[in-house]
Parts: sequence; structure tokens; C-alpha cells
Amino acid sequence: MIEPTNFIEQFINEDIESGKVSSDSIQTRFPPEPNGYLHIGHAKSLCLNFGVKEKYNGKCNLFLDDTNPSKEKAEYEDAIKKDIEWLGFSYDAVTHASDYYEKIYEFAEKEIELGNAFVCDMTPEEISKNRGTLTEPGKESPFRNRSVEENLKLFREMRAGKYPDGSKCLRAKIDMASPNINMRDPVIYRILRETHYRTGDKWCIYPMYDFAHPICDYMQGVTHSLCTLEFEDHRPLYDWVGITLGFKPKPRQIEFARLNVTNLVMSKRYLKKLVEDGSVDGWDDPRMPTLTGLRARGVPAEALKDFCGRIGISKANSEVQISYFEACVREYLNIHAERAMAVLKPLKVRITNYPEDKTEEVDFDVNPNEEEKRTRKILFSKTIYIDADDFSLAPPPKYFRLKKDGYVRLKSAYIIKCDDIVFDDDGNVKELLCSYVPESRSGNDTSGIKVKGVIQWVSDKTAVDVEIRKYGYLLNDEEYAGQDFSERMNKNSVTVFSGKVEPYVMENKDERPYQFIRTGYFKRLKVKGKEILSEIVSLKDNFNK
RNA sequence: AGGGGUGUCGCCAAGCGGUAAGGCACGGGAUUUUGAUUCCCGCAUUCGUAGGUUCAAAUCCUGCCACCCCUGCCA
Repeated sequence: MIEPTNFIEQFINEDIESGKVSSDSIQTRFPPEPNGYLHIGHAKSLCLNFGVKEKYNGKCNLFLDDTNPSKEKAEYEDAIKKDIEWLGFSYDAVTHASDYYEKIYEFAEKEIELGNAFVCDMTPEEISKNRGTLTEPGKESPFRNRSVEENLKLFREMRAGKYPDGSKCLRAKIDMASPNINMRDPVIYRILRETHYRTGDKWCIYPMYDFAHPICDYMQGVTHSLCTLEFEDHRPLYDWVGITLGFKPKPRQIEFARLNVTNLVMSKRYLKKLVEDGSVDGWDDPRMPTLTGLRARGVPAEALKDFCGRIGISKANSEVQISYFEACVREYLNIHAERAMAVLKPLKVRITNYPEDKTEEVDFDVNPNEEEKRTRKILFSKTIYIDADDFSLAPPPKYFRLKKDGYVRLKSAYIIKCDDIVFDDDGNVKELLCSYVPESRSGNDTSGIKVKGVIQWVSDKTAVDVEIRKYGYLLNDEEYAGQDFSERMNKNSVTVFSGKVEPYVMENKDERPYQFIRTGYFKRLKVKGKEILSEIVSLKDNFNK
């Protein structure tokens, strides 16, 4: 007996116990339509479907739901595969609705033969008009009672290309008076002369989602078809197809709430618009909530999966705060990211009592939290840079960092005292003149001086100039409601710093994330051929509280 | 009386008749050469609401309220 962690697994257990399905046959599928890139919302579905597969030792296919050739592209299919690979899920097979077009067609003929479907000559407008409303029943099509023979002949002619687009369609014969509008003789096949990215011009009729999906599920051996809440009303139709066609065992559709993240723009339509109008650099722009965007940002796949697991599965419409996601990212990065030093806004510091040409190496912890501590050497010298934010001309109370006549520790090195401030012509701080305490060297500090502030620094002898960027998210704040997306973008765009980092960060070939002391988590990224450092997520900062 | 759903802490979310798990956030304290991390401690006498059944209800029943989805030849 498998311990369920959500209501879907409870249902699966019930189906196993009741003998509906055998425990070794559990199968799900991840069913995106290849009409866009996967985003963080899909990650929830991915984790759910593959989670069930792993838990029940079952199967899970990547099923591309390509029944609408006018929206779908191979580019999207390729991107979807890459994203799933990145997340580390392995599917048992890649399948497409289009793989089953012939089979679906046969099932359609079967429905006709069973008297469950008819060819309708009404225009889309007429069908819409006769559908009735939420409170009034619809009117039956005048073509509803055509003979099986006539329907079969007409449907075959539809396939053969005898009729223009939209002039005829195949409809399920269910109930025009049903309170569920999806059951009012829904269209299950349409005529559409559009080149399909996989089947080309082989077909000029295409099955609709409601008809194709249950058939494809069944053909693949799917036992549990997990989808989002808006398909609840379609379940009776899903079941109708399975029952009329005699599917055994009939796949069970179970709905769950889709992921909403507070203020995060996730609509495929808007994301596509941003890409197309050049507001972002592409689907993989680090500001995008797409999986490829998150990957570019430096979000570890493990952190994303952890997030999906932690938010849980339910049927309640909910909105998860982005801080939850960020907490998961921080938690992972805290364990895995190497520490490094960097200054986003360099401020020159001259250590007046340090010899001009002397340098020395100090030991720096790669990650203080790891069990087997590793250290690496960092060069210290007379002139260094600290972050401008680590010095204050007018320090508030309880300010721990550098101020005039105050002491602060340079991480892994010496304690320094700020003796003097050099201003430029405009009255801005240009440089600090400090003195170091020779006996305060990290590791064997005999100075007896206690400082609360520890700041990062880089030596001018080794510092590498690099552009450092903080990327915002594409937010849909009330503040920006009604504004054009390009305007929202400007406000949530990119903050650029001309920073300096220790060479270690730039020397590594891989793109491992770093935690810059007291700053945040960063990774190297190439934007239009230029190497930059971009922020993955900021450090939790209690200083401002 | 259109149908289908959902309502448990600021945000997720367990709970399935025996007297409110956990996480994020938050508040307090300790340790810390990252104001990070880590570590303690606190954080719903109450489960949308009003009744009812029961020795006992978030869990069962009834009524009300709120929110979401459905009138594509989209998925």
C-alpha cells in the first residue's frame, strides 16, 4: 500500500483497491500543446505526473497534444523536450495526438456507426446560436437525424477534401438540453486546411481536443489523466467517449488546481507578445517565468522541483507567493553555492599603513556550511575595493559596517579603520583612507578588537571588471494594471552594475552559482555574446528591518 | 432553483467523527569573520456562515454567503 500525499494518489489507491486497475499498470502523461514554451506552471504538472510514475513504479509519456495545426510548431516541441530534460524527468515515450490521427478517425466512424455522431452542415455561427445559453437549452441541429450511411458517406467525403473549411463538421449526438454546455452535441471533428507541423497536408480534417484526448489516453495505456480544474466540465464528455467506445479500463480524468504565483505574468499569450515585440531577449530571458528563462536565471532544477513538491496538490484555487519559490531557491543554493567576493559598486580603499608592494594570500571558505570545509587563497594588497553600500557617511544607529573612525573586518583578512574620506569635486566620496590592524589577520587575531561588521572586498591587483545585473520578474502588479506591458517591463527590468569580482569567479568554465558575501546568489551568463554576472535570488536581508 | 467546483493562520497545505500536522512569511532569543546560514521559542480554543445530528463535528445533515470555471469548428 502506497502512502498517498495528495488526493490524486488517494484516488489512484482507491482504483487499485477496487480492482479497477492493477497496481503495476499505473500510467500518466504530461500533455502540453506544442504552441509555446513551458513555464513554471507546467513544472507543477510535470512534477505531479512524473511523481506519480515514480511513486507507483508506473509509466509517463510526454504526450504532445497537437490537434490544432494553426498554433503548433516543431520549435515548441523541441523546447519542451529540452525543458523536461533539464528538470531531469525521463519519459517512457514521446507521443503525439497526430500519431493517432488514423485511429481517432476510425473511432469517429465507429461513433457514426453506433449512431452517436452526425455530420452537421450548420455554420459555426449557426451552431453557436443554437447552443442555447447557460439557462436555456439549445436547439437540435436539423441534420441530427441523418442516417448512419449518409453520415458515413459525408464524413468520408470530408476527409477526402470535398468540402470547404467550416462548411461541415462532425458532432457527437448527446443532449442539446444538457445543463452542461459541453454535452450539447459538441463538435468532434472540423475541416481545416492548415499544414500540420508533423503530418503536413495529409489531413484536412482534425479531431477536437475533447474527442482526441480520451482516445489518445486510452491508446497509450494511461490510467489516470491529470488535468487542470477548467476541464472539470469536460469530464462527462471524456467519459462519454470512453463509454460509447467501450474502453476497458477507461482512463480516469482527475482535475487539480493550476499554479498561480502572485503577480507573476504567466499567460502564454502575453509571454509570446513580449518575445515578439522585443520587450525581452527571447523565451529564455532571465526575467521570463518560462522554464528556459528560470534556467537562464540560474534557478537549479532541484530547487524548482522542491518548490513544486512543497506547494502541494489540491482543488482550491490558490495563489502562491513568489517568496515561497525564492525560499526554495535560497535553501538549495545555500547548501550548494560556493561563496565568493564581489563588489557591485566599487569604492576604492587605500590602506595607508600597508606596504606599497606587499601582497599576501588569505584563506577564504568556499562554503562555510559544507561538512568537509574547503578553502581557497585570495590576494590581499594595499589598495582594495569595497562596496559603496558598505560604507556610510551618515550611519544610522546600529550600523555595523564602515563609517568614519569606525572599525570593520574585511572578510577573511584584516580589521581596518576608516581614518579619512577623500571627496571628488562634486562632493561625492571618491576614496577611503584606512589603516589596518596587523595583528587582526583572520585565523590568528590577537588584536582583541571586536567588530560586528564584516564586509567583502577585492584587491585591485586581481579584480576583474564585469557587468553585474539584477533581473526583476515580469510582474503584474496593481501598480502597473492597465499599463502597456513594455511599461511594466521598464519598471521590472534590469539593474546594471559595473562591478569588480575576484578572478576565481570568471575563471571557472562552468556556470556554477556563487553566493557573493552579503549580496545574493549569482551566476555567469552570456547575453548577446557579452559575459555578465546575473543575480539568481537575493540574500535574505534582516538589516533593513 | 442553469451546471460544475472551492472555501482550515498573511500565503500554500494536512486533516476523512475523538477534541487543529507541516512549510513559507512573521515576532523573540542564542551562536556566527556573510546583519546570510544554523539553532531554540512563539505564532488558528478555531476550520466561510447559521442551524441540526452526536457523549464528541473542520470532518455527517440542512439552509445561507463568497469566490472560480463553462455559451471556440482552442486546448
